[in-house]
Amino acid sequence: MAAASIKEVARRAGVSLGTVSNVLNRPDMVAPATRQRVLDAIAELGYVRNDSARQLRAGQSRTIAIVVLDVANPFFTDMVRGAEQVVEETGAMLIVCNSGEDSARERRHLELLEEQRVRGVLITPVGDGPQPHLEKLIDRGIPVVLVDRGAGRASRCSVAVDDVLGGRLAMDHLLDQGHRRIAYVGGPFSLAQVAERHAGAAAALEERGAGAELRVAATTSLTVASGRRAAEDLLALPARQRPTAVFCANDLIALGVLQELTVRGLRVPADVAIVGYDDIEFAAAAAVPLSSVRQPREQLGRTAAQLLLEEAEAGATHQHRHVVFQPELVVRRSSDQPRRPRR
Amino acid sequence: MAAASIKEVARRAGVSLGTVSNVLNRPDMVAPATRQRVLDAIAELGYVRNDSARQLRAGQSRTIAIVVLDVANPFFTDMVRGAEQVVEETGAMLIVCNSGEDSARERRHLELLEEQRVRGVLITPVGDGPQPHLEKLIDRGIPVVLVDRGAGRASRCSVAVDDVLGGRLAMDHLLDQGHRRIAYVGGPFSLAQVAERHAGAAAALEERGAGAELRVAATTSLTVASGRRAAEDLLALPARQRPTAVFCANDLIALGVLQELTVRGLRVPADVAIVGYDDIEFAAAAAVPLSSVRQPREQLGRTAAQLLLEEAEAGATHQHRHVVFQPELVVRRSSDQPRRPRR
DNA sequence: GCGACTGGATGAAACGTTTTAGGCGCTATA
DNA sequence: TATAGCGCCTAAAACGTTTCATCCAGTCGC
Repeated sequence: MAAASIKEVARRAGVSLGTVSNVLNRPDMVAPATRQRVLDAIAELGYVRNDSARQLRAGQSRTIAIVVLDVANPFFTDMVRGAEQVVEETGAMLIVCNSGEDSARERRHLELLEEQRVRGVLITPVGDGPQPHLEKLIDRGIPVVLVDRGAGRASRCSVAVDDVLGGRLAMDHLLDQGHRRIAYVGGPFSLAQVAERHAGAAAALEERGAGAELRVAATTSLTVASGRRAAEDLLALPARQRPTAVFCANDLIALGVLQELTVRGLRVPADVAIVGYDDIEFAAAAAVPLSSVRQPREQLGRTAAQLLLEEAEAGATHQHRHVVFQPELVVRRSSDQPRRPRR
Repeated sequence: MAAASIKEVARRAGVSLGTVSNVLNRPDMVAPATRQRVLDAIAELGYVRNDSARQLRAGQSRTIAIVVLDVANPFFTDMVRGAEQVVEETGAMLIVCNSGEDSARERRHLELLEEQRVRGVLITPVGDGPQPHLEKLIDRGIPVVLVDRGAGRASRCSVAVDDVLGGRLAMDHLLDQGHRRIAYVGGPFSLAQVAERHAGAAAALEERGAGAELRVAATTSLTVASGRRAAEDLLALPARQRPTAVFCANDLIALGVLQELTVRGLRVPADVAIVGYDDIEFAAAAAVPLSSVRQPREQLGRTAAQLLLEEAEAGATHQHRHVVFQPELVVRRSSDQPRRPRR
């Protein structure tokens, strides 16, 4: 059964093609009797509007895209749900793309989205450098909102959480607990989140961590598996160099570290304290409930979507805005054991 | 900057419009010199193909959709990643829609997807009854593959895991451990997964659980929060009626139950054993590592995508297939403590 | 009874592709 | 020298909408 077009509906209802379109789009411009005849014809034929044709004519689609670093990371899925709420209220559609922290895939997605003439793009970009493909989108007039990333760019809106502050909160807490050998586990550092959380931690240490040291254990991605590998590396250190606390760039890594340490017989927090980042739902349910830096995940998504819709609406008169949320440290058992400094 | 069209590229390169199209789609049909001129023009103008027009002409899009019950559930995101791998190899795009276990949202998504003339739909449907909107898609000639659901329908392919068997595995294990008062926590029962896992458990009990009873604690959704609420209810029972083991319809619920029990001072597995379902990554990292019925999550997605592509390719000659995977019980600490029956 | 409106419908143009039938200038064949 | 064949290109049609200018038949005010 080939899809019926507006033309056949028109023929069946005995009206012109334009009238059918009016029934669809401005129903009160057409006389009730006629309208009913058209609606009947639509029902009988099982007519479904062809969105490609509509878009072609309109020059724009009604979909908005969100490109995330990792669909399997609960932080992003919560963000997606926030964005979804807002987007769907407007009758538009949100399509979710996964870059998997891979720059080539990100580019490929953006190309496809551009071909689709999406109405706007929410994105947590992979790299932190210049972003030629994003610029291209913007040049084309497609609004882009940076999520969880890059406040301060003039050419686009952004929504972010103060990751430097988050890093500070975590580090201050660990220093308060008496830790002096601390590791930061995370990567790649090309992700600004990773770099800034580290920067915050380093700054806190610099300011008040007399005699404390921060070792970096870089990972290739922000996953549980990466966390486990990093923990292995830490365990390979001689015991007296081994950190007594670990601050992880996100909760997945923290969970990985926790798993590996536990399997290898170390106790958390007695032997090693752990602080994660994001406060995903699973952090509280972990083997040892995980301390974490909480971000307003859904709100991040909601706000981003609102900014985007606003920009798409306003067009040229739009003023780019940068919303920054404050993170908040949630202390749980994984770091809740003061340590008497003994060095 | 309005988007440049093929026409302007043609003018700039001094060729006809059809030639530009040929450069794009069958590059070797056009003389190298001309081709280069066209490519230059494309680069200079920053031309990007308009997918709506292309689709309109082709009558079909190059996107495939996957509609899941809950994007925030790691089970589904893993499935999505599997499907993604396969779909992207073909140069198509996978768009992810979230029904949130809400039938109205599911319907709305399917309508939009139909308007978009997607090439096919992978779906884990919300309800288990007749599915008029799915039928409508199929009538229209849009291939639909049921995922994690409904083997045996004649009009579509399906990929699933034997949930009845999964329920049996869990229940047999709990009976082996000596449990006699067992609860099944999950819902809504309109989800076939929920109903079948229960059916499997009930059947196992029927066959060999002399004197054992299975109490059902129904939830409204498959989330951590639902699990916590269900656990509260169980805790409200008089101690001697309280189950000594809980089989949960999925891991999120199991994690919720685990959390609530722990907070209320019960020990797992000593006081209550727990078995979950799905074996998501976080199950192993839980406060008490969670026993769970493992499903091949990514493979489910991959296989579904392959079936869909195959069907889209084959057209009318296609034979619907039903692939069923076997689940596997993974025993971890949450249920690993035999109990001497004392009733 | 006449012009000016008005509500309701029509017809055609336009959006940007892809595709198909054909045209043009060559070279190879007879 | 005519003819067929070939390589490369062009022109035009078609896909299904939406919109805009127009038209028609009543109705109202005078």
